[in-house]
Formats: sequence, C-alpha cells, structure tokens
Amino acid sequence: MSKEQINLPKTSFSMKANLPVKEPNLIQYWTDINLYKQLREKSKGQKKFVLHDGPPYANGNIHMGTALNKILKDIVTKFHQMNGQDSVYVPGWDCHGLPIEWKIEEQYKKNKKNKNDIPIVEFRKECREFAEKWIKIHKDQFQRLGVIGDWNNYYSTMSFSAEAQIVRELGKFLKEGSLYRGYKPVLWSTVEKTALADAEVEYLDHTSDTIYASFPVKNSNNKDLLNCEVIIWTTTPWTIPANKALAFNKSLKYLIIKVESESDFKNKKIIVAKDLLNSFLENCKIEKYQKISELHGNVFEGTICTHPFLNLGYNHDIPMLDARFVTTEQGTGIVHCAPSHGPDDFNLCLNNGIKALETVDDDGKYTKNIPLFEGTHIFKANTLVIEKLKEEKKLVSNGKLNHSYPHSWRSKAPLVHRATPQWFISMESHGLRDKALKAINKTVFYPEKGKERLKSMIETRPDWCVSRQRVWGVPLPIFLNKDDGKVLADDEVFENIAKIYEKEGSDCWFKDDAQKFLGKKYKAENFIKLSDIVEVWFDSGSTHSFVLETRKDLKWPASMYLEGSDQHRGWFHSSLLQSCGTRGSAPFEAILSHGFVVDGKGLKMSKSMGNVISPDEILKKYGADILRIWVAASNYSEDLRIDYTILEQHADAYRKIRNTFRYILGNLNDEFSQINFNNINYDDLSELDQFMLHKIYLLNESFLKNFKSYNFHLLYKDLLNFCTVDLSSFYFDIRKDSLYCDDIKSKKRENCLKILNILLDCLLRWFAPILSFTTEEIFKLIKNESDVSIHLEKFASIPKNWKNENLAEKWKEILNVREIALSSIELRRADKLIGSSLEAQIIIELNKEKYNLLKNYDFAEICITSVAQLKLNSDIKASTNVITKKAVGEKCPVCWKIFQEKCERHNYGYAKKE
RNA sequence: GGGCCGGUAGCUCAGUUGGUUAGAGCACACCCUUGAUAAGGGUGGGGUCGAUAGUUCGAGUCUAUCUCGGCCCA
Repeated sequence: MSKEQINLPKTSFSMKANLPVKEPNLIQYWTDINLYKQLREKSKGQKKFVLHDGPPYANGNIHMGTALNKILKDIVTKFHQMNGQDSVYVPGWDCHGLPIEWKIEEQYKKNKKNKNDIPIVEFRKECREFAEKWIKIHKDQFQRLGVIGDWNNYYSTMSFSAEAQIVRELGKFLKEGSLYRGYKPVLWSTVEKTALADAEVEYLDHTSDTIYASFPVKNSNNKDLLNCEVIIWTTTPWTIPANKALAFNKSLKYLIIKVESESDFKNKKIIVAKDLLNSFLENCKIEKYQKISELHGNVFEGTICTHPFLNLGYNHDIPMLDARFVTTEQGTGIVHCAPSHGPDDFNLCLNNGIKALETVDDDGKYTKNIPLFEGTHIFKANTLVIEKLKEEKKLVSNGKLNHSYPHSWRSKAPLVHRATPQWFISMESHGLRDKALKAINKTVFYPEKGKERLKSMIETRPDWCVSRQRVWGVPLPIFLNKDDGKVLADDEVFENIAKIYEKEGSDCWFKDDAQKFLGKKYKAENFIKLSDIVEVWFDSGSTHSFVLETRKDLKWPASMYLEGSDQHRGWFHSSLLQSCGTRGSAPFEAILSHGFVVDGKGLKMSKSMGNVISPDEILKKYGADILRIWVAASNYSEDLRIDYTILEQHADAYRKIRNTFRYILGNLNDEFSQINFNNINYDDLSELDQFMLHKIYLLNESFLKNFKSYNFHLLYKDLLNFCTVDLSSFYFDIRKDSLYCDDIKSKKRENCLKILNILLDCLLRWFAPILSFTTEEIFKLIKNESDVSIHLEKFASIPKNWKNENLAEKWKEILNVREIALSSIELRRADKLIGSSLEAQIIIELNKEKYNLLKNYDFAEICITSVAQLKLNSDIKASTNVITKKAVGEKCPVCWKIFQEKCERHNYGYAKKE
C-alpha cells in the first residue's frame, strides 16, 4: 500500500511562517493594489465608523506603547469594516512643542551655535524639517505593523491648514470672552530672563535661608485662637512680602503653647502642629514652654490672620485655608502661601478666589505691588526680610538648610517660581466645566472606569493655561490695545490671520509687520502684538476641527477616540474641553483607553532596568502577526505584560492556528470553493457535521458579542480554543479517516469538504482583523481572480438554522462517553497492550437511558478505534463504563483499522483521485 | 505624599447577584503516532485566589488595614 493511493493533504501553504520575510511583501501588495482606496470604494455609502487618530509626537522611534496603540486601532477599524461599515482611519502627527525645540537646540550646542543669534523663522524651519523627518520614519514603522490607513493623506498639527484652524478656534474663545489674561507661577531663571519647562530643570544642592515666622490671629470662630500667633516655616524668606494666605491640614492635630523662654515670644501663645513640636522647639531653642491646649485642624476654618509686616503697610487679611499638601514632614504644619511663587500656593489661592499678582519682574526685582521692597532683587532680599521680621518681633528663629533645589540646566543658576502673565481659558465663566461634564455622561467608555477618571479630572481642574513663552508652535493671535490693554476680538482679524496662515504658515507672525494681520480695519501702531505661542495640547485638542470637520471622508463627532490611559489627562481631556468650549459637546461618541506596556513581572520598562523590548526586535524575530496576537490576547483594560516567554507562548498559539489552516488547505488541495451558507442541504449532513455547524454558529455569536464590546482577548481566546479543542483534537482527528481513506465521491467525504470550506471561509474572516498578514497570505492562495484582499471581505453571516440545541445536548453526552473511553484506552496503552487507538476495541456499557439515546452512534469513529460495541448494563454504578481490549484481526493496509474480516469499506477498490 | 486602577496555576485569561472539591487553553511531565510530521493525539501533575483581620451558616467574590505594581498629580 503506498501513500499515493490515499488522499493525503497537499498544500503549498508552508508550515513555517517566516513572517519577518513574508510580511513586507504583503505590505507591498497592499500598497500596489491601493487597498485603502479600494476599501473606501467598496464601502461607499455605508454607515461611517471614524476612529480618530490621537496624534503621536513626531519625535523618536516608536516603542511598545505606540505599537500597541496603533495595532489596537487597526484591529478596531478592521472589525468595523468587516462588519459592513465604512471604517475610516486617518493617521496624524503632533508636531509643535518643546521636545523638538530642544533637539534643535542640542544640535546648535554641538555646533557651537547660539539660539539667540538665529532668526526665529530659521529656527522654526529646522523644527519643521525635524518633525517631517520623523513623520516619514513613523509612517514606515506603523505600516510595518500592518496598519491600514490613509497614509498618503495623513494630518499634522503643523500643516498650514491646521495652524490656520487653530487660530480660528482660539478666536472663538477670545470672542466669547472665556479666554482671559491672568498670572501664573512658572519656574523662572532671573539670569536668562526666561521661563523654564520642567524638563529643563536640574536639581542641585543649594543652601537656603530658613525662617520660623509668626502670623497673629485677627479673627476666628474659635475663641481659643484669639491672641495666638500662627507659626510658619519657609526656605524662601523673600516670598513673605508676597504672602496672601496660610495653609493648614484639617486632619492634623495642633497645639497652642505658651513660650516661657527668654525671647521676643516670651509669654506669647503660639500654634504649631503637634507632631512637629519637638523639632520646632529644638530649632528655635525654646526650652521652657507651657502646653495650653490641643486642637483639631478643622478649628482653623474661617480664621483670619494679619501679615507680619502689618505695621509696614501690609494690612491685607491673611485667610487660613485647608490644603492636603500640608504635611508633618518638616516645618510647623502651617504653610505660608504666596500665590505668585508656588504652584500649590497658586492653586489653593485660585480655588479660594485669591488671584496671583505680578510681584517680581523679569530681572528678579520686586515690583510696585510689593511695598517697602520695590526694586530690590529677590536674591538679596532674604536678609532684609529677616531683619524686618526681627524688628517687628515676628521672627522666632532663622537658620540655613542644605537641600535639593531647582536650577537652570544651562546657567546652573537657582530658579524661582514667579507669576507671569499667561492666557487662560476659564472653566467657569461660560460654563465650560459643566458642558464638559455633561458631554462625559453622553460618552460611552471602554472600559467603563475611564468615565470616572476623566470626570474627576474635569471636576477639579483649574482654568486651562494655553500660552507658552516659546517659539515652535502656533502664535497666539492676540493684539492688545495700547490705550486700555483690552484684547482685540474681531472675527475679521482672526479670519484674516487664518487665511494668511493657510497660504504661508504661521512663521510670518514672527517676521512680518503687524499691519498685515490687522488688515485695513485697525492701525498697527495702536496695538501690541503678542509673541506667545499656543500650548500644544490646544493644538492636538483641536484636531477634531481641522481633521474630522474639514475632511469629507470623515464625520464629526468621531465614533471613537482610542488612546493609552494617560490621555485622560492628555488628549481625551484637551479635545473634550476644546470641543465643549467651541461646539458645546464632545468630539467623540466613545472613548477606548488601554493600559501601559510593562515587563513580564509587571514592572515598567526602563533602560536602567534593562527590561525594554522594542517593536523592532519583535518584528525581526517573530513578525507583526505575533505582535498583533499579543495585542488581541491581552486584556488592555489593565497593564499589558510582555517579555520573550509571553511572546513565545503567543508564537506557539500562532503555529497552532497556522496548522489549523494548513490542515484545511491540505485536504482541500488548495482548492477553495465558496459555499452559499443558506443553500446547504442540512439534513443531508451527518450529525457530526451538523454539530460543527452548531459550533460555528455559537462561536459566531460570541464573536460578535465580544467584538461589539471590544473584548478582543475573549474573542481571540474563543477562536484559539475552537481551533485546538473543536477542530484539531476533535473534528479533524475524527474526519482524517474519511478524508484520507474514503472514496473521493463518498458523501461523507464530500460533506466533510463542505464543512472544511465553510470553516476556511469563516476562520479567514474571523481572524483577518487580528492576523492581517497570515489571512491575506492564505486568501491570496485560494482567491478567485476577481477577489483582491481578505480585508475587503465582510464577516460571514451564519444561518440561524445551524443552531441546534437538541443536537448539542445529545453530543454533550457523546463527548462525555468519548472522554471516558479515551481514559480507558489510556490505561491499556500504559499497560503496553496497545499503542495507537486503532489497535483498540472498546466495549461501552451504558445504563438504559443513555443506551437508548446513543445506541445508533458509531463510537469506533467517534473514539477513533477499530471496533466499538455498545452494551446495555443496568447494573453498573456509573451511567457509563468503558472496557478496552486489543483489537483482533488484520490491519487494513488502507485505513489501518484492525478487523477480523477483510475491511469492507474498500471493496470498491482503493480511493484514488481521478 | 495624594487621587484612580490592579494583584486568580509557569503564561494568557474565565469566574454571574457571596453558595458544592476554583475553571479553560497554552506551557510542563509521561505515553502514543509517524498518513497534518520542525506536525498530530491521549493522560496527568500543578492554585493557602497578594497578606492579615473582620462581616457571614458560608468569602476568590463584601469591609478595613497592609503590601506589591501601574497611570496621573504633587
């Protein structure tokens, strides 16, 4: 008997995937056929699903987080496309901003150039070119992942049309009046006379003057506090003149003590936190004191103090405010607040209606807002302040402290927090917060917990500061009237600026005459043109306006925004505010957020830990489809772990799936025939085949459910389990006998091929959004001439009559018997009585109920043995009992079964292909 | 330090409103097969559900504290 005489599987679909080599060819194929365009044409007129791309920053190679995000977006897009929608994905990039400015500055440093010697326009040109370079690189890297999108018509925040639209959007806030000028502390270098961003700050050791100073209580709801003095501690005595409030923590305990040691404070009652009393006494060398009483922090509510310089013209009230940032780490448990000189102070005061003033000028000198000290440089003010405090008998003690302190990374000069004029969008003046919160309620969140996260941020966030004192960005289109300092808010001007930007970009703001932007209506000499730029979150928060609204192939609002969970504070947030401010509602219908990529142990990836894996490594070693499986199989609502053990596991799963396809293709000899699911002669099929249709029906149901709720990891698991459990170890294993050995014209075999065709059809479509490359590889192998790409296909619709619960009930019993039989066979195998299961004959004893149910089934086929007998045995304890014996007789050279008589199946002669 | 989220077999994940001995697939071990063959099949071992305390007749599930990790903020 030679192998040529039976129907062994034959296929050109290789077992080895070799994805790193094959995938680039498929990408070329998609480019050649212009798959994106074909997708649009094919789904023309269908309901649109628009996944609006959150623009990555055009800087640096992509990492696992970016890869995860893009693959997830692609999977979502493809699912909706195959579900019959026109699912459009337009990639975009975020281009303006500080990181690119630094890169260019770094290059200058290397070449010993000075940024200040370069014209702004020249500098911006280099920034633009830098961003362009990275967009090109990113484009290739994203496409390598198998992401299908409109790569030829991507959007960018630095395109002229985007810059123009950003001006129009800002104009709306200006005109409405919610964009206002305020002051805000920023880290400031008095040496370079410039604001510094956090990343430009270096923490170095620094020796500061420290003081314990006192603020007498003026009014309080609690009588005990009257005649007391509240003690504060600070490392920046020069900020005392700018003091506007005191902060306490209502969950702390405080003490009133009477000082008895010889000093300015002898016999005075002072207040400090209980936990800090000892360090306070020690630092202030107070040896004798008397404890008067202990109080809870909440008694300070409503208390007003006076400024230590009350007698020197500082006669404003100093309210005491509750703040969580007050701790008992050091100091006195009460913190002095100068809203112009610290972000905590600023926010606390802002929330209590105390505005920050400009107290220090660009050079570091006190302004006219600071009586007595005007014109003094703050770095020389400490001694003066200490002196005055002493004179006023408000200084308990002073000293020095060596600690880590922010410095400029360039000049190494110590920095200060300084209130500078900035532009804010008010959360309250025009109900922005309220609109945003309402919009959140109308948004669907995947996972649901994202809703609370975004909500709580919107609820508590301060006004949005949209100005930056930088160069690489869209200029704030603001003119101030020289006479009254009022903002020029005129649509005509905004539109004029926008039109100019559309033509030549925003560079001209920095080099051209103001008159060009003002047009004929106003005279440039009457206005001051600002040189601030718009913060980049406003840029990206406006993408909905210059992408979704402008492009005819898209829609507003987007069907979905899909980003990492950090974007609750980022893009989700800024887009929501921008859109609610300008349009009154969110630019998205749904938000899907995913966790972060961490290593195999759940720790974050870092160079120093050496646990970083790059997408590039994975693509070279495994291929994009393995990476895509990792994305699909992971639960993105939490952090996603990855390491080579995990990838290896997914690669194993991939091989299983690939071999499932290979088995089908082999038995079909690569000849797929499309079967009309509705025209199947159902009753003509064997029960086993019908059972498989039922399984397909169920799988399709759970598939759709999981896809619609974006539970890809459950969906993928179902698909994988179907391949292993239902197909490989069950249906395929059983039907091998018929496929290999039956006459090619036998009905059983023909029906089985029908099932295999159906399976191939379904599996290809089900897997296509995830295994985009492999399914295309297979599709190209079996497709008709008129077919182009698996990604142009839709999901198969499964006929309802394939569902057959009665049959499934029966087969549940059959599978149960099969399981018991296989265990029984295993015992004889362990005894070395048999090897292959075809060497076994089994006797299945059943109770009456089961016997009647199962008596007509061929368990030899189901259990893959040579012989199976069913016996009624009402005496047995369990309902089922199986006895395995060695089959007796001759091994049929064709089907390898062992029979006493000649194998009758092959009386017609051996199966042969005609 | 604060807010939010999470910790179930080696891995990826299930585990409904608290209810029998906590499940699946993979991996692992052993066996079979050599007609899916760098494949395929079978059997089996493996979990104090992050820790502790509590509520309850009963807790992976509820509460508190702690711990580890992640994101955001300071």
